[in-house]
Amino acid sequence: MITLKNLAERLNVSISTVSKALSDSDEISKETISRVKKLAGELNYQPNRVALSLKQNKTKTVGVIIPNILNRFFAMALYGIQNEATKLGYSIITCITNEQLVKEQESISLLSNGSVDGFIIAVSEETLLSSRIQHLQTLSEKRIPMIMFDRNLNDIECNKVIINDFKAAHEVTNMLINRGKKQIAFISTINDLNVGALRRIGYENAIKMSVLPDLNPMYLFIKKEDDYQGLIKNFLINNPNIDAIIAADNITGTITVNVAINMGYDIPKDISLIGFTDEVVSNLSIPKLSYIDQNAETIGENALRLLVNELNNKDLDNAYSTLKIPFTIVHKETTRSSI
Amino acid sequence: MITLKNLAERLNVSISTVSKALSDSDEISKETISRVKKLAGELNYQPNRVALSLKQNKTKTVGVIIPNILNRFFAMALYGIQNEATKLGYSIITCITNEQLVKEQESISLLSNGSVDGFIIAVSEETLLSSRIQHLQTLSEKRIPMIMFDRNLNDIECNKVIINDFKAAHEVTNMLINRGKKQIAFISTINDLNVGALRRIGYENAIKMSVLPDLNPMYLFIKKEDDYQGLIKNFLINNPNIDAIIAADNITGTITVNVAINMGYDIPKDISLIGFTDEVVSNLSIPKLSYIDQNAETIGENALRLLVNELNNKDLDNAYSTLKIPFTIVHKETTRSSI
DNA sequence: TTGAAAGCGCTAACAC
DNA sequence: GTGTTAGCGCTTTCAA
Repeated sequence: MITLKNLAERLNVSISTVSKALSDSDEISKETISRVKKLAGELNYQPNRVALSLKQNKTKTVGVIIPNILNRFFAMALYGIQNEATKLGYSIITCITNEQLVKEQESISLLSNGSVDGFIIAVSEETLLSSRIQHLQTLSEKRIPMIMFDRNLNDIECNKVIINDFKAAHEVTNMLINRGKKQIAFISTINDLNVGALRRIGYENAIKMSVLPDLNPMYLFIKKEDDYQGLIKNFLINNPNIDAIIAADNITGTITVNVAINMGYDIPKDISLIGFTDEVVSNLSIPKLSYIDQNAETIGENALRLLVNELNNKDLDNAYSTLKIPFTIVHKETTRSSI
Repeated sequence: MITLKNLAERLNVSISTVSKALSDSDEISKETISRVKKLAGELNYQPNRVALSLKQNKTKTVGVIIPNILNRFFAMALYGIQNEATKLGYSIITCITNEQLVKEQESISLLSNGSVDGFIIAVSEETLLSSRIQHLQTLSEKRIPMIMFDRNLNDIECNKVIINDFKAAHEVTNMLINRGKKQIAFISTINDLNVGALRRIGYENAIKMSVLPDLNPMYLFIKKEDDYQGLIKNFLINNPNIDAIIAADNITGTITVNVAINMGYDIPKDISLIGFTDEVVSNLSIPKLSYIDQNAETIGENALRLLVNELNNKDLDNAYSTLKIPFTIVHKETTRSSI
């Protein structure tokens, strides 16, 4: 790598002159500035990032901690974070915790050695379940800028970016009720997560608040290691009166369409379906699954933007807030409105 | 952050004494060592990463450039890279190029300012198609350690990690031939990529080398923006004699199962299917899709390991090599062997 | 208009 | 056994 020192030697000027010239200081003569810039351009000089970080005591790097990169929601959020970071001149160091508390603790500890200026975190499932949040509380106490997204811990004070999961589930449930559905079931593999619980409660709440007297909630909770197809099939067999299903996670909606079709159901005539997923997954079933788009990319962008904002105003003692990103209900083929 | 200077002041010793004590130098007395370590432990001292990087002229950070994080192959490879990096004490900075040449160039340029010690790259589709590889050649010429994986550029000299795509396609095609399939079709959305082409050629080659006289290749090439379901449906209608299909990419296998089922085919009795994908996607169709597992995580791990190896032996002038990671054929329900 | 010097946090050669 | 010093690449204050 070419350094200021190299340039200074070649030009027979001092290092500080070169430094000032490159930043268009008016202490330096026009002529020197152009000489310096010319050579810097020719040699493709780039200021050493590490030296700058040390000098300015900020790395312009953000630590991003996510539970699972195979989950499309987090993958898209990461993409949003990354894009926005590039725009604002930041780099990101990503750590994937694989839903494990230990890895989350290690990642944060690892990056707390001056590697990053702040964190964007979606906590792991194990963290949520165990409520062992000392590592996050420490960050908060040290006033290290941090944004939590999607999975929210009420006990941690920091800025947050989420979607209104309660409202989303509530809204689609109401929509199904308004379309005359009598037995709306709720399938979830993420009931342990707070987002999963919020979706369930939104669903429950809409059912209970309905003016129709005979509506009752009906659930199928699936564990990660279970046989999804088998459980869903049994569920449908045991509950032949189901006429609508809300899938709380990324993939059970698709699997449910496949299972129902395989069992001979006419979708959406017999059963309407909607999931929390995205366009690509929607195309993986026939008929195509309707879905609630969580706008993951937007969530990521906003998380990064909020963090950078916090970094730039570290001295100001602003109150923390929670940003709710709007969701979008996308009607494909499993909730045709004519039915 | 707590620094050596802080510790030194509190202990009334010099900075270098603290530094040496923390690294168990035998220049320092046992007693001093334990005093220093005690305080360092209490205050949770962590050596400043940035200062270390500057001093040692290496960042222990790797730049990872991948085309698309929503592609499960790259997501899993990234996970493998990340895991192995953590084990070896490295961090990774990830850049997602979204298959765009410009973003790839920018990412590399951005990280070439001393941010990383080396690169792991899967080049973008646009780079492959345009053959504009100056940015990679520059890295190579500057002797910046770099590993290419999955998508291979023959013109770039560096260490590479790939799977034997030719052999994988060749092998499954032969398997289908041996099972008596007469009309094996090949569906691909990635014919533009070299991995896609290798899979196609492996398929072609197996067909042509077959001792059976009446075998002929048959293709459906789909573009990203096309209507997958519609094209596949037409393809099946127009070619009613197809009795086996190889899908070259991640998702068309699943879509093909769904389309065929929807058209009334009995799978795998009427048509055997196999794709290049993974366990989770396999579960998204009924019957479950058989697949060629590319062992993406292993690819990632090996890429990282090779890179670190190269970094540690930068002085030695080793020849470049290409590591081929074994693939695994996983028989699920769409290639039942009894048929 | 230019240069010298200090300092960010750390290591290591050298001095005491 | 401990301390002083230089230097990694850079910015910035102060001196010339």
